[in-house]
Amino acid sequence: MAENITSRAEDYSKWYTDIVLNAKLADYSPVKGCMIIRPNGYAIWEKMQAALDKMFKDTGHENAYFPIMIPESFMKKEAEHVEGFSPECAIVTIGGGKELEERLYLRPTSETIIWSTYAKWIMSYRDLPILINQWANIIRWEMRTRLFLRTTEFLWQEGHTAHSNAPEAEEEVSRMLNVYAEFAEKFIALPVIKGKKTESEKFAGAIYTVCIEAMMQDRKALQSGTSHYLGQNFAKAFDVTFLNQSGERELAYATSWGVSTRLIGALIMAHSDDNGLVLPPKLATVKAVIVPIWKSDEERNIVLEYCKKIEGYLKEKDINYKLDDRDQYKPGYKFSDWEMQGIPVRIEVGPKDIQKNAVVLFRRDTMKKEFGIPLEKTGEEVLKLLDDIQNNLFNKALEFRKEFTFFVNDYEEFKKKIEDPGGFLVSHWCESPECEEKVKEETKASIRCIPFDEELRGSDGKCIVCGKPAPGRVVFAKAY
RNA sequence: CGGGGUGUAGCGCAGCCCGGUUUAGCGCGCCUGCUUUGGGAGCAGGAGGUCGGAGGUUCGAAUCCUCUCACCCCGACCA
Repeated sequence: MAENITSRAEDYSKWYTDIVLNAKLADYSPVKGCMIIRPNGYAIWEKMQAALDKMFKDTGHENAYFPIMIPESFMKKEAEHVEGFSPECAIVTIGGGKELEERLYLRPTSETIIWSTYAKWIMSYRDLPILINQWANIIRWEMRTRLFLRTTEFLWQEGHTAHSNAPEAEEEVSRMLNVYAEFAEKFIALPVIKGKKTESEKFAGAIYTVCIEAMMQDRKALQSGTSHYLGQNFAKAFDVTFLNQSGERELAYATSWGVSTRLIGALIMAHSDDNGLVLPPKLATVKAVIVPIWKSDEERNIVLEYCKKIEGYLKEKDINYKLDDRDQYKPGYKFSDWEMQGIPVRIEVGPKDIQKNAVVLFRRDTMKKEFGIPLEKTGEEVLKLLDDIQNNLFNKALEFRKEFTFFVNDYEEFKKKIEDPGGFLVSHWCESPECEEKVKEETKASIRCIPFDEELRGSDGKCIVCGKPAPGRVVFAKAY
């Protein structure tokens, strides 16, 4: 058991923080609520960026960059938007030692600055669609912050598209939600539930919001990505009009969608254990670490020489690895060190293995060792393991979610279940804000989404709260 | 903003209640050397703090008083 990490059973919240700090993913900054993303953490983000960026490009999007400072007047143009975001904005009031004529908001999201720009770019239906994404940092002055899950400044990507008609825009909204779901499941090995947000949970300024929701190991929900249909709200606010084929002036239709470094938090909470971080191989920069074992200097030379062969087989398969030849640590120390950092596979090699012309493979997810792997098969066996780990993590997370997803029809049972064992409670809801609010107040569970999945949604029934007719089930859970 | 907690060496802490034998101590880490190395090594030597900040009480303050700052955890708000 790792000495520096609080167990999940003892204190889940502390466990999470311990993982982040001990795996060297992030550190606290001098400014409250901000975080320093360390190389280990940033490497995960770079992997996520690379995979997502490719998916965005494959769906026809281009990257651009808009400024971090937004004139106050822009922020105030869309009523719901201002109301939603104003309380959590940081505002620049002084520049060059002088009070500014107009205050500048540090972006909490970029709809306003982008749509004010689109007004200049969009004249004709021929200018549409515009499919732009940007990788950026965002400032939201949150009351309570947690490393990766909710920080004052965070990194994300935000897609902002403009379309000539509603169906096309709505198609974009669901296309990008699917991209997020695919990314979560394939790369983070995180099963997600796709669905629509309720009115009270939707994005400020949107017609509707769709999202992906995932279950963490403490059975709480984490919203992992959102895609918004903004209709003509922002086009109206920023006067973005175009002439359609019939020569009529029309307002453009908008979408926006984003995922953030919060996904790193999701990755941690979904897979890691009491020994430290567990990285899904597809998001691990270093896939394998070689730990050589020796007694004498003579042995050291022999083992390190043997390691070169191993390295050859890894390079052959294009596996990024690290050789831990540090002299000041014993093997045991190195084992736990790399386990803490979540490296998927460890290759152990000492005199005994060399005698057999073999290596020992260790997999991080199950903590199991396999002895006597023939040296020349190292590359292919590691590849196989990486694949297996990736699949295993996904399946484990999926089974866990199934185990703690309950179809509940009785409010008393609901109240009991949400406390113990917790999880996703799938129940009928009459769609009234009152019932939604009541559940929130009485149980602290919120409606995570109205699921698209038919098995979850089911058919009509009676609202779990008021008993009135309900069109289908929704997913309730306590959330981050 | 409400509740709780903490600021003493790079990290984790003790000392504070009952001011003075403390030149402020312990563990981890760090440096040097030797022995070690298949699950977080051992011994020896060494470097490193003025006790969050300001003011006050006192012959004397890490310790008592006042003010202040910061951070962490739990809630209300949120990706």
